[in-house]
Amino acid sequence: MPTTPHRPDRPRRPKPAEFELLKHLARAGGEGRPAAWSSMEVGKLLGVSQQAADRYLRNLATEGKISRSLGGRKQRLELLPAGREELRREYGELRRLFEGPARLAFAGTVASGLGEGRYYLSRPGYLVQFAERLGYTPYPGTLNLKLSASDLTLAASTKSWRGIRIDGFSASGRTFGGASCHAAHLNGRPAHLIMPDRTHHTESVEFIAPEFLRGALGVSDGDRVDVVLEEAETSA
Amino acid sequence: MPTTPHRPDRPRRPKPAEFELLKHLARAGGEGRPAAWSSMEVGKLLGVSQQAADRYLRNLATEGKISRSLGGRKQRLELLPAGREELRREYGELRRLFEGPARLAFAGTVASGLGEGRYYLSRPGYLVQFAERLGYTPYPGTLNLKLSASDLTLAASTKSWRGIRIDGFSASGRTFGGASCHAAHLNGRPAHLIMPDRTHHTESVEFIAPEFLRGALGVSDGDRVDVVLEEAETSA
DNA sequence: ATTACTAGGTATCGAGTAC
DNA sequence: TGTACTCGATACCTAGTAA
Repeated sequence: MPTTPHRPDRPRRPKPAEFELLKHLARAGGEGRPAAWSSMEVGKLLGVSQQAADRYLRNLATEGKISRSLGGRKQRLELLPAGREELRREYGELRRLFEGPARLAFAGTVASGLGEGRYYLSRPGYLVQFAERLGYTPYPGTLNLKLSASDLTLAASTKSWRGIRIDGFSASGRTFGGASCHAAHLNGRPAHLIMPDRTHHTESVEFIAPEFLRGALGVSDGDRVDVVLEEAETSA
Repeated sequence: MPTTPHRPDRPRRPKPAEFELLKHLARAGGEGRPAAWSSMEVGKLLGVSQQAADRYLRNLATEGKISRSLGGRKQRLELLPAGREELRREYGELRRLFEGPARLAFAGTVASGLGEGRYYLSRPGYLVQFAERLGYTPYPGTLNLKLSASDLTLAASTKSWRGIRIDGFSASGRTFGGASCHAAHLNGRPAHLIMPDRTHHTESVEFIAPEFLRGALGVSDGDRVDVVLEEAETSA
């Protein structure tokens, strides 16, 4: 029986050169503006041959980290969210290493959601995960806080935090997306910020807690709530 | 004539697994406190075999990025400055990507140094580098600014910046350490902050400029000077 | 128990070249 | 021009095992 060395099993860690390529794309293609580089140019950029560069490009494309349009003379290369996520994860890990867990503070005003929160929160696929990873079953409804543009950017930086993972799943013929939760204090009261993996281009953020937050905080639409977010310290 | 594929020439980019190992060591061995891991454990940590882990350890050790003492049952592993530098460089690059070039502002009070600055600045080994990389020959003396503890921490964060490298060298039987320079404005006047690779556990920072700074700024011991540091934008 | 060598396999490179 | 295939050579992995 032959030996079975090497198992290219798990998510495959990107090669240094591929990671480098992602960084180059992030620098060159600041959101929506694709770079126009031939595989030859990419090769020179990375210090590898045209063939290797081409292989990298194809691999990254099939992994959904970049998009390529091979139309004209030079292919258009664009960093996709999955690729940016790859960079952000590494960034978060290193930042945590050098700067320690981050803390964030801002304020928002209570807003009415579309009632979607209640529906999503009651899905069993989410409920079991909340119970297990947050340690409680959330009140079936989210508190919606509307944020200023700058505070929204601030909140978005939690994307590079580790967070508590809530995995997506499929049930009754449709898919429910994943999210990351972050420990939060709303006017000093413990809660969790929920950051869905797929952003809705919204101007507000949502929180869950074991209790009915509007009641516990004594707030209603338009009231101001102070938010403090703290990154989990777990490093492994 | 056989082909000559593969040239493992340049500084060798670290493998993902090796980089991961450096991160683990940075987390585990917070300065001076070595980790005690067998190659078997390291392998499990990285998801590779004991043999591969061992190879990584030996490579990193010969590159001076980690130190190993193979004394007892488990080897003691410690991250060396070169290894930390490796991590810091990657961190700086990613931070620049996500946050843009950093800017820093603080204030200090003029203090008298020990006259060492004048001695070091007059070493030819440094002078040629200053002339070439800073574009001027500094006035033979440094301006010493005493900082508060918090401002000192702030200034220390330039360690993750790119900076202008001044390399160490040996001359007349002793060694002179390297440093990184960062563009600065002192009360609006251009200068460079010098951050020696080897910290002196000092409570002040030093600046150089083409001109005699005390004179040009019209300051003397105890006067306050405002400092603005700006990270170089060069990304490649 | 460790670390580290050897053997034999896979992964991945660059050159040549088809398209 | 470009991208992407084949192929020979090398880098690198794991298993077995010596030290």
